[in-house]
Amino acid sequence: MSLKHAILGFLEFGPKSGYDLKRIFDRSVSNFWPAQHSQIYGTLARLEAEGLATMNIVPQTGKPDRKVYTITDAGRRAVHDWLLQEIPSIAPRSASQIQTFFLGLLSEPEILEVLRRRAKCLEEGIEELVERVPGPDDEAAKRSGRCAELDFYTYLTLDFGIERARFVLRWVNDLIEKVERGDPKRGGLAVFESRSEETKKANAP
Amino acid sequence: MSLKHAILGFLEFGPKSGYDLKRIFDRSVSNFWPAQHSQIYGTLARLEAEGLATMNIVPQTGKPDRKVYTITDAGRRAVHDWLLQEIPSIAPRSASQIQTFFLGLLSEPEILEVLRRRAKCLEEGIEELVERVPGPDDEAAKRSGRCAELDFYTYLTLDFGIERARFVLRWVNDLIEKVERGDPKRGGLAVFESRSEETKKANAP
DNA sequence: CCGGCCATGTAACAGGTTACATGATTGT
DNA sequence: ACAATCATGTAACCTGTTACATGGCCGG
Repeated sequence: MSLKHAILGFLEFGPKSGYDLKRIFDRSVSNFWPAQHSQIYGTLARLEAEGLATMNIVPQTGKPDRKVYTITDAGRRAVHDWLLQEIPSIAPRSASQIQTFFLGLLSEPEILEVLRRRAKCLEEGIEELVERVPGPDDEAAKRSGRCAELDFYTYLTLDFGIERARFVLRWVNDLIEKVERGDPKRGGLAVFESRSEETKKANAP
Repeated sequence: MSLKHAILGFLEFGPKSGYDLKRIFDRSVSNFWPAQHSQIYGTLARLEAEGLATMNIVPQTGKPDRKVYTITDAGRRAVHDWLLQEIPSIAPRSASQIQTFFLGLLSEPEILEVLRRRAKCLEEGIEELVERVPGPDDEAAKRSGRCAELDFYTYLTLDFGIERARFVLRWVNDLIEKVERGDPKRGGLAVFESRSEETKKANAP
């Protein structure tokens, strides 16, 4: 239920419309919590129904009306409770890990191809992330509508993303070296034991 | 679509039933790709419908019949294609990161409470993971139905899980120190600019 | 004239979680 | 007597993705 709480988190800084929120998500947390506008609008309606936010329509001339949402006390309590919640720091699902697990089914050149591509993607990703961190006196960032002085926790999450990507890149490069040295001795996966005889026979030869 | 391919990956090592697969998932990849039996059975039916596996019923005495699935050539091709696919190495969503982003809404003691709890969870998680890695001559593991000689890529994913958790733990501990030193200067999130006047006013004071 | 910004939504679909449901056998 | 193992499924639900839909205004 993180989208709900992230929206409430942003509403703590002032009333916003769905459109506002979409832009804010894209400019701040889209890195580790992307959100489509379709989802935002739906969630906002639910927040209002649950009494965590109130809505009022702001008519505009020449532009469509805005529906501006304001957080309520109940909403503030909900954010607070969520922030104190224990959330696992490691995601339970990793598509690249499950791919890695089965890499042994490929030939060595194919494995190296996959891993080198991975490394390249990571390098590019890191570059992109680094570009988003404005220096202490970043005029370009100021002009482009971004901001030179980042909030401590905003900077933190950006930094974490970069350092984590670097960590993964190091690991992938180590793995490439291992594969190049011929470390992976091919052998069946060892997860298949203590099964009925028919299946054992089917797995063995 | 990773569950589908993970199942096919396991089927490459021999025909298996849904029940078999559930146990295999729990003992091997549940760490980074958990699967419920409800999902496995459904997916198996779909694999058959798509011609990626064939099913035959194995009657048993005293036990329910087994539906044993065998991978087809089309299935093998599907796994192969999937393994060559480019999969992002960093998950796009991280619940703990989005929580971190809003930590500034809490008081300092609360922030430290959250972070220290996180560190504790990570330490416990690391211990659990380490216990699962059998040493080179691990009799206990052999007796308990696990296996002492791990396949290269099986070991790899386990190792990655541990190293990544250690990396995150180090990062959390660094953050705790920063917070204790009083580094986080409180200031509004800086993501709210270039907005219509009404909203600006609402955010500013 | 066309594309982009403003601003809102709906609907279909895919993937995963939780709970409900059945029923025989085996071990404590 | 009770719980666990074996073995299969269904159904409701939640979250997120993708595509479809509308419509005025402004700049190149």
